[in-house]
Amino acid sequence: MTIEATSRKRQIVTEFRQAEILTAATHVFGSKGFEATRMEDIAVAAGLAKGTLYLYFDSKDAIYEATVEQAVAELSELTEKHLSVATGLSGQLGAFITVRISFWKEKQALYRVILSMNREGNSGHRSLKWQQKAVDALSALFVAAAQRREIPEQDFSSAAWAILDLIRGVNERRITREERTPAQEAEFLTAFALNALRFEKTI
Amino acid sequence: MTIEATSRKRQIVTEFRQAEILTAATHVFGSKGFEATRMEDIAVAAGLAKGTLYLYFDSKDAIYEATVEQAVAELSELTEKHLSVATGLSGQLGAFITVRISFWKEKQALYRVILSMNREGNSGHRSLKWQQKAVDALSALFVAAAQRREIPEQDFSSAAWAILDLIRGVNERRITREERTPAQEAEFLTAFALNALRFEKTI
Amino acid sequence: MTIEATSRKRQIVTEFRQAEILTAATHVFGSKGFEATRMEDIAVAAGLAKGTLYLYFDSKDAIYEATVEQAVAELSELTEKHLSVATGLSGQLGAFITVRISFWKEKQALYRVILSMNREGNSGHRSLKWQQKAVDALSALFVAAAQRREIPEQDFSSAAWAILDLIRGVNERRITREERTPAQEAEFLTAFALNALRFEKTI
Amino acid sequence: MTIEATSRKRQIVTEFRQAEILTAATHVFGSKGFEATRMEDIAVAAGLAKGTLYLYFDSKDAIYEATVEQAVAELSELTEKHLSVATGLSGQLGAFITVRISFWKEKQALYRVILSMNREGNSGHRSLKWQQKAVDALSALFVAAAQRREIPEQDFSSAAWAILDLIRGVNERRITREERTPAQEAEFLTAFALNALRFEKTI
DNA sequence: TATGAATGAGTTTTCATTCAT
DNA sequence: AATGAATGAAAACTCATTCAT
Repeated sequence: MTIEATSRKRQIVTEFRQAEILTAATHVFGSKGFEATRMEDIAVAAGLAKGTLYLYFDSKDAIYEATVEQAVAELSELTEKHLSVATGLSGQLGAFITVRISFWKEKQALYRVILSMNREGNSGHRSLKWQQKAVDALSALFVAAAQRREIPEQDFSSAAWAILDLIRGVNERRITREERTPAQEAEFLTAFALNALRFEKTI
Repeated sequence: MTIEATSRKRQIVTEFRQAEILTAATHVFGSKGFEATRMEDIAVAAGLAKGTLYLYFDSKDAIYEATVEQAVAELSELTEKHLSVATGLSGQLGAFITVRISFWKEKQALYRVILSMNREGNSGHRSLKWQQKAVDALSALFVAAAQRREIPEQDFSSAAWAILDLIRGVNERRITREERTPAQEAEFLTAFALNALRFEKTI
Repeated sequence: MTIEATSRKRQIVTEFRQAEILTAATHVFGSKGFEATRMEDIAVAAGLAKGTLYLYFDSKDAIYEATVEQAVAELSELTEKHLSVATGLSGQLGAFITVRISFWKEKQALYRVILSMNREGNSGHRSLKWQQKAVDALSALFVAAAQRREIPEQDFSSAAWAILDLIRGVNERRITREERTPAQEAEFLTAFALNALRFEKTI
Repeated sequence: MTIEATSRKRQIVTEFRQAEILTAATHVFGSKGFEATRMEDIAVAAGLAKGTLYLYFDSKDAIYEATVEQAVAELSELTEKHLSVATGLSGQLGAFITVRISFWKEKQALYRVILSMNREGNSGHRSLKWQQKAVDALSALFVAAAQRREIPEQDFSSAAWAILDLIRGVNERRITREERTPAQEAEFLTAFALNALRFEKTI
């Protein structure tokens, strides 16, 4: 085997191990929170020894960061996929919301990791950053819809943030009490948001 | 001085110290979160020695609980006061939202304490509980408005939660970037919410 | 009032307070041991404030020492009184043992203070010192008895220590289980010791 | 190496470390007492870091309990061994006493650990319990001797306790002043005790 | 003189990280 | 590469002692 092939193989093994660790970490962080999670917990969940974690990540913090990053990336990809097959503001907004609610249903642990990202004074700083991508995507939908005269011109950025807030709230409550199906939640939210978007603001 | 007077005085001093400690704790918890906050931090912020904290509270947890309780109580009281002088759904919803945005502007630290209540796997269990009060208050406003034919019958509870989510989102973003005045934020949110409420849900 | 009279009065008050504190301390040390006893406990038992203790004693250690000293003094005085009215080795040894068993029955707390004197590596050092007085007293009895031909010449010092050990053991067991009266215990022990003393040592 | 072999090896290493810690703890507890002993002290004495102790024992209390248990077990075993080769009351009582005095000579620290067992209001409760075994053993010797007519019938239990008290006293004094050899002490004590046992009680 | 609030050194225990095997 | 025993820096909490009132 050539040197490059060996090195390539090693890289693949490394990435595989990292992914395994992240999967384990996602569950542990998700169920216990960052502070309460012990390296030992992650190691056991990953079927490795404590020390081995340090061969693949520099620190507990690094694992945490990677865990969040992975969660965010997964969601982005999924969103893009679903949006590409939806048409009309109603359809696209519905898809956007549905993806986010269904995704969390399957990955509550991951969701809680992201929620807990606000830990330590850093608060929303990083959190805001990754949400900005979603806001931009939503805003783009709105602009297109406005051009199609589906909704009036308005402060699309604020509206986008507002919709993300609505989704987050629904997801959070679903963690402890799950009264409706994701579809029902998505339907309510889509209607609520569409109404708010469709009409000229008047108080 | 009589015995009662002495004991009364002592009680007042105790309450004063407790309040001082809570104020300090609110800022520290608010900026660092529960786990990252050290008793020493609170003591320094309160201008006291570590050991003194234990004369007024049993544990770090006890201080935290009291801090949250105080924040919640303060907000409840303020809300009630403002709602009592507002009329019409528009006015009342506006008052509700305005209070919550203005309050947080002045008490960001306190707000973050409440947000961080989700700490450790408990996952918002308690958080949801105290928000229920706000949901009930909002729902009552909606029911009255529906009787006055200002808005159609709908799922008021979900709508109330949705509005709380919107407020929370705005407040959270205000922590790191403050682009508009509380009045502007409140105005946007009130209009957004009113539109969503006013019209029959249709997709 | 003259200055001396005032000062004399003050001294009496001081001694009275010290005695009060020692009485309280005896009970607390006796029931909780040295380490587990808090200055606050002693203060409460004495009906004083914590800080006041320091007006009469330099430290917790000082209170402890004084407590032990008082206990020892009380026992010495009582022993002397009873020995003065007993005659013959049998009577005197009986009196010596009886005093020690009865005394402890009434002052278990104090007894446990003395027992716990061994605390910290100092171990028996101080303990041995105050017991030496008792050994000397017993040895004197033995010498006199030997001169009266009641018992043979032997190692009186060792015998005296042995008898103190026997008394201590009985008293210790009486703390947790009290199966016989002090008189019964004293009778057994006196007979046991007399037999041991009366006969020529032979193995 | 097979898995079982590895696990077996690990167990041995663990037991070795535990023994090392107990040895260190025995000396520290023996010379400073329970309360005054710091985990740091034990760690240093064992040539380990503080944290390492917690890999082998759950708490300071757990170490203490194990230390006492070990001391008691060691003494029991030794006593049994020596008694099995002695004959006659004189020989057996002599062996019993000699073992206890020689043992302590070599293991003063351990002895003081057992003595300190009375710590904290527990007041010898546990202490009495383990001594009961020794009392039973002695009583059995006495019963056999009485059947052989070596000594008269009497309260063997009380006599056994008395002899244990005598041994303890001698050992205690040997800690601070060592005037005679263990053999001399044992000889005196055996004779003293035999005399006391041999003759009908009369005052 | 008496008080008790305030202090902070000292204690046990936890756990991220290192490193010899 | 993998391990897990060892480490030691924190952290929460206690309590003898001080000192302003």
